[in-house]
Amino acid sequence: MTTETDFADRIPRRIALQKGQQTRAAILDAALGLASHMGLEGLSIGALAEVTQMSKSGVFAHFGSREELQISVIREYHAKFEEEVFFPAVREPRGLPRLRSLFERWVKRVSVEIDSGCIYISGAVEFDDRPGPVRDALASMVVAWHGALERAIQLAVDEGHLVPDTDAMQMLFEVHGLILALHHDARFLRLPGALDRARSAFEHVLSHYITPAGAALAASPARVHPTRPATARRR
Amino acid sequence: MTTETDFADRIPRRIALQKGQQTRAAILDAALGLASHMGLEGLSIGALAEVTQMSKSGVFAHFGSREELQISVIREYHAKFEEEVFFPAVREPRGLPRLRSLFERWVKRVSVEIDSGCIYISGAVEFDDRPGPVRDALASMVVAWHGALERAIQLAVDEGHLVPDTDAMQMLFEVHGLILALHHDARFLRLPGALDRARSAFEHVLSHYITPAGAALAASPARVHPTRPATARRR
DNA sequence: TGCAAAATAGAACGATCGTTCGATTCTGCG
DNA sequence: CGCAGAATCGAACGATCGTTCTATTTTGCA
Repeated sequence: MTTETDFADRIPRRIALQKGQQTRAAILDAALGLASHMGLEGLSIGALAEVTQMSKSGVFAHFGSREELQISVIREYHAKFEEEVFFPAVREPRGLPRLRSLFERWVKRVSVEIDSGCIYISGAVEFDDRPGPVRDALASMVVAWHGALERAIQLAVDEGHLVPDTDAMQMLFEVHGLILALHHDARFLRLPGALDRARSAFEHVLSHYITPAGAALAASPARVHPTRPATARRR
Repeated sequence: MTTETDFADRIPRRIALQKGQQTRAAILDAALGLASHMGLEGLSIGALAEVTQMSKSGVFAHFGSREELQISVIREYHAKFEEEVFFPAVREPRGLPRLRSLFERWVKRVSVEIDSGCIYISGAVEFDDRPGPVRDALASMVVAWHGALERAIQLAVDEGHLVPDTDAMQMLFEVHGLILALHHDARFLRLPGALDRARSAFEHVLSHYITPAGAALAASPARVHPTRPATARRR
């Protein structure tokens, strides 16, 4: 997970943020909210100027082009996603607890938060037939996130919580589907029970891959360092 | 499944199609192709006029508004979807064979066909935060399709192919997720193995709900009228 | 064949889009 | 404080959008 480039421009260069970076951050924040509702393609500089109470050219000057704005929004979303989903989850002990935490935070991020439209999901649909730098930026972020999940799954295998012949990409496919279905049912159809459906569906998927050791772990999720059975070694 | 309204305007009124209906159909066909690539929001009357070699106003006159055009496209997609996915599948014997056929045709429709962008999926993302008649039309079609699937699942329960306490909506949620994941991986990420992943994921989901009778059925899918065990009765 | 009606074209509209440019205001350092 | 440079504004551009209106062409029936 390459966090250096993503965070570089968000950290004070020397002492404090110059005025420019400051308003740039404010614009990006507003843009993120707008893009969550209207999609990356629906994000217009005019609307953004209205929200931030600036002139169109004032907003424009910070990015140089609409494409660059969209890419910046994607990067901003990626950073927020890392902060709220990935980083807290990796503090959990590796294996099932971490995997569960990743899913649970992912679920919350997609369904219940304010401005919860997931740019990864809406962007994937908007740009699946539109090659270019925006698509590439979006795809690289999604691939990075999927890679992190795949690694978490593999770790759960190594920990003996999942069966040794677990196909991590296959399991990722199935779990990812649950998130997409949740996004669909909760945001588009506004079905009330979608969140619970996603959670129990996750348990269903898990039951395909879980070991007795992993299942025993679920009963006492508070254990910090679970006994590590010598079932599997790193592939 | 209300097919009457959808097909009414596609069937010759008296003897043959008037010129107007004919070009309207041609426009709709082109619009469907355009919307599959650019999305319903990306569908513009100007581009549509260029593709069909007509004037903007000539195209416009057939629908009266862009919204009405979008809704017509949705209805057209719905009709095509019924023709290619639903109707052939309901000819299969009820229960697992029909369910399998529904999924397999759905999968093909979403991933491998030309102009295969699924308007149900892209539209759901585009209009999840945009209330109005277009969203309503889209949602009603999706709900109708989900209802048909749910009924097919329930029939499989009644046939004894799935366990009696199967939660049809829950299973639908999980299967729907697979389609969405397939759409994502195949169209956005362009992953080559997505189709097989979806198929084996379907078997995984199935294994949660299937009965021995249903499993025995899978070995000989050619059987037209499987033995019907008296396990479950319509709820 | 002729004629009313349907179908299509063409031009123009106001609005909004992303973008450019020159002028103006503001900021932060010496 | 003063001044260079950054930041922001305001106006304008060409393009495209959906839509309206009025001609013109085409169609289908008596």
